[in-house]
Amino acid sequence: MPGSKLTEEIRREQVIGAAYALAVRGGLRAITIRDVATRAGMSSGLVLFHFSSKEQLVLELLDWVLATTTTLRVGPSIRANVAPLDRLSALLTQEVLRLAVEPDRVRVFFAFWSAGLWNEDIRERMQPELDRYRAAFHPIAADVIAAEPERFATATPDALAAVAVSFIKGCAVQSLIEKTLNIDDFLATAGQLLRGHPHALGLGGVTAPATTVVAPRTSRRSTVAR
Amino acid sequence: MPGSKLTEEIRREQVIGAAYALAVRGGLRAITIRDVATRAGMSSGLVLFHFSSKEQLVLELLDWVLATTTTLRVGPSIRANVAPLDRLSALLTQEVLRLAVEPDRVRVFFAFWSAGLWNEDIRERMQPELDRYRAAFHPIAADVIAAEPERFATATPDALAAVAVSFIKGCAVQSLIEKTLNIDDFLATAGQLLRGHPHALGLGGVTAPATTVVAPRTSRRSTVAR
DNA sequence: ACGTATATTGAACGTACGTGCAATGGGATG
DNA sequence: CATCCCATTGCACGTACGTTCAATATACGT
Repeated sequence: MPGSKLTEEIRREQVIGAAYALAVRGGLRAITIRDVATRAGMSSGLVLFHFSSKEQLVLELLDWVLATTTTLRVGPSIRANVAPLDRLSALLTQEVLRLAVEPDRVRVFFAFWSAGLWNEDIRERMQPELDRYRAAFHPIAADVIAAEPERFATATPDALAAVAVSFIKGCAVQSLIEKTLNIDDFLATAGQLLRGHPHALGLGGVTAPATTVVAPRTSRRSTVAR
Repeated sequence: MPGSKLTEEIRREQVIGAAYALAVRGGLRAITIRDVATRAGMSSGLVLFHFSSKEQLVLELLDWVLATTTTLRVGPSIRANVAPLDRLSALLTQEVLRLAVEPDRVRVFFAFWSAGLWNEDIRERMQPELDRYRAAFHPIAADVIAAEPERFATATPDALAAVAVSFIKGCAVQSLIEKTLNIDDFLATAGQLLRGHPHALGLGGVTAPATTVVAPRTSRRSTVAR
């Protein structure tokens, strides 16, 4: 007794949504055709009718997760900072806070990342996205290096971007397991590390105080004020 | 037709070694009782005779991996650096290079880390080890903060240690998938970031980098230097 | 109203896995 | 040499999973 027919797009969204919900609750291991079908409110056969195989379903879920996780948005509140260091610091703050707000999505993302260590299909889909994410830091990284040529004598924009991404990923990796991590202190320390010696920046540039670190979207006073 | 008898210790080492080899090749998913038995040169029943269940076997493999991965060793070549920043920089360099030298072990470590996101038993075993690893950075972090009180106005040793660990983990996460990452440039940039001012002494030297890793028992730890 | 295409169902098949267990044989003990 | 302990074997059971497929209901064209 088949149920009512629906468009393919709706069915695919239902399946992806159910698979994501299962992955959030139990990781990629919890994604089974039967459980996906039950949660999506359809039969197991219908799942494989719209997705040719389970592997294909998982890969399309990965595409969906990547599209909403590894895209770096450099908004006007970031560009508003005049000093390059402030822009980079604000960007790091935005990304770290974003990861803290969406722990479920980050967990699933790292589940795919771990699976990609041995699954070539997953790795091939993640690598260009990660490269794009890192490359999005290039402009600001280049500005930071250009602003302090003596300090960053041998640094390249690519290396500085890699360091920035390392901070973000490392913070995510830690915060997902170690609940004791204080993200506010973490960000404050990273910002002081980034700015370097306070007196060394004396020439020319008006180094803005720490309060110019801009948090994304919501009121920045409440998130940074201490 | 049973084979020759061996001591329990030898059997357990054979099983753990086989399980580790399988995990290196195919992740935790590749650890099956049958494959472990085949690779260890024994029957499947014997594996469960020495390890009460597969879960127990995986947990003991985790203990073995943790004992050889998350142990921070602050050797004399690190302490030789007089400036606190040089000590921290040398320590970061040592750890990043160590991860680069042992990609297999790091891969398996992150496979467990990912599994720990949903498996409480794994998480409970990893968390204290990660806390210990981070705490091992405390003394040097405190020295760094004390050396530049103006720069690190609100920073705490715990937060700076967390940033240092983030740096290491983030580098590991990136280098495991993105083969294009240049670790030398990465370390150089991070060192310049860490120092803040352009008083170049070169990179904080590790005269004997990547010291031999000896598996210590978890009961004995000489890493906490004060 | 009829027929065709197709979305949908649920059972069935093969496989892989963890685990239990009776049988077996080697080695220590007397 | 006889006896007992237990390490060791490999088969069998139950389960869970991905996938296939014939049957069936639904939507749409004519």
